[in-house]
Amino acid sequence: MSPATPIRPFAGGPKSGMPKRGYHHGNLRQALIDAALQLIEAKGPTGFTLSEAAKQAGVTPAAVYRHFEGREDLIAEAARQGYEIFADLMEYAYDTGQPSALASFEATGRAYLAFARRYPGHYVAMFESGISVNRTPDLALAAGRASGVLEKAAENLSEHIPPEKRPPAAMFSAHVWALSHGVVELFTRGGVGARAPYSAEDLLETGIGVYLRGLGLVPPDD
Amino acid sequence: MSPATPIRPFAGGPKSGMPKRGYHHGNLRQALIDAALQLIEAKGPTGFTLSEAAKQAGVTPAAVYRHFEGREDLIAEAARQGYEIFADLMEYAYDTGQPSALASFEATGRAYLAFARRYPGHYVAMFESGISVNRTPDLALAAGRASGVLEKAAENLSEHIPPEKRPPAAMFSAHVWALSHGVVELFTRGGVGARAPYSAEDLLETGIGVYLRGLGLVPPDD
DNA sequence: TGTACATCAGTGAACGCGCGTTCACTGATGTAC
DNA sequence: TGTACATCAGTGAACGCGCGTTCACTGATGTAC
Repeated sequence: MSPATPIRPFAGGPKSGMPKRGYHHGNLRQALIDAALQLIEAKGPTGFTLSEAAKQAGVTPAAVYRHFEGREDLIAEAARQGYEIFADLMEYAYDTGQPSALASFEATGRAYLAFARRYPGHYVAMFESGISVNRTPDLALAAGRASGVLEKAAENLSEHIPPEKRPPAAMFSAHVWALSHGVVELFTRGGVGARAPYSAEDLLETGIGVYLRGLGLVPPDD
Repeated sequence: MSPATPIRPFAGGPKSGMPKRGYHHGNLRQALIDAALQLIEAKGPTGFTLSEAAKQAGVTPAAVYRHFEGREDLIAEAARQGYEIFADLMEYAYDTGQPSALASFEATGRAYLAFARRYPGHYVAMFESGISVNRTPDLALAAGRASGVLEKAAENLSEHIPPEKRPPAAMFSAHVWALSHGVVELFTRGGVGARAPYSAEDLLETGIGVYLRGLGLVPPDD
């Protein structure tokens, strides 16, 4: 390769069967999303700017408009990808726990926190950016799939409670979702309660444990 | 009063014994805080701008610097006032429930949600603005007083659990705090879960109910 | 294989905007005598 | 009571900044013949 050869990924252009790459940059679209996620993680949804994301991807701000309608659209796509990963992770955790409804439920809860830890940029884009889940059908679909897993796990488990004292599964999963979200917001990422002597993982584990005992789903004397 | 008389609040100037008012505006400091709270509530901590708060208070942006070091300082003071109100409300609720530890605890939880509902601007400034609680001693003190009430209620209640199966009060209150915060974030203010068929109040009430049953603090068959 | 043309991803300059902050000032209010 | 002075809350103009967005363009890549 002579020194004058321009640097291009996959010289020769994209071949069918390979993921489609941009003509010039080589998949700028995803590079922009990745940059956005990194910036959102570092500076919050506030601090994120389209211009900086473009710069980080090695491109002029105007180039962004070849792939997104604007700043909001870029954040929304980052959130959508987050929901997809989120749903995948929880689905996998659910399957891991099967056929035990209890094991599936607990694994799903742990997956929630694990996702928030491992994909903080996605988490913030999803839950703290102010993007409405109903912004696009795509986004609503992905979000629906994610919450569907949690609801399935709850429904599944609630069948083990005698019908006359069984709370609705939707309430059930709302409780666990709220607890998980609260733990993430307050006890991870240097939040308000981060000085507490317990890890977020411990708090979620014990919190759900007490809750399930309250439902009569685990023995009272553990 | 002739038509030419300039409009001044409390014509004649402040008298001793009355709250000190600004010379020109009449308590601009608090007017700016109030404007900030209203803007934060309406547009989020992102959308809030110092210039707009000044405008809403009927004053030039530069005037803000007579009372605050800058934008962040203004938000921090709004948050501080929030923590004071928050602590007051929870303290009052706690006292209302006394001498029953259980009643005090439940009232405190309800007060948490009531505060978030009634003072959304303060709540956002406190928990979603990214302001560190350790920014100033004043702020840290106010925040400490608020969380102290919750911890006191938890400690109080935990004495009714047999020592060998009693969870640490700090863990206890962290669980309830996380659940409350999660319910506020997800199920009020048109959040992600706002389409759920339950009100935030119902969710918190039932969630804490199940949790307390899990601790053996309320009878299993209610 | 080679040539002419079409496509379109990314450029670079420009825009209008509102932001936070600074500064010398002004003029109403408070105070000393 | 009146006058001279001190204080200091708020003004208004100006600043540099980075933002999101637009536009005509360029030039690398892909395609038809």
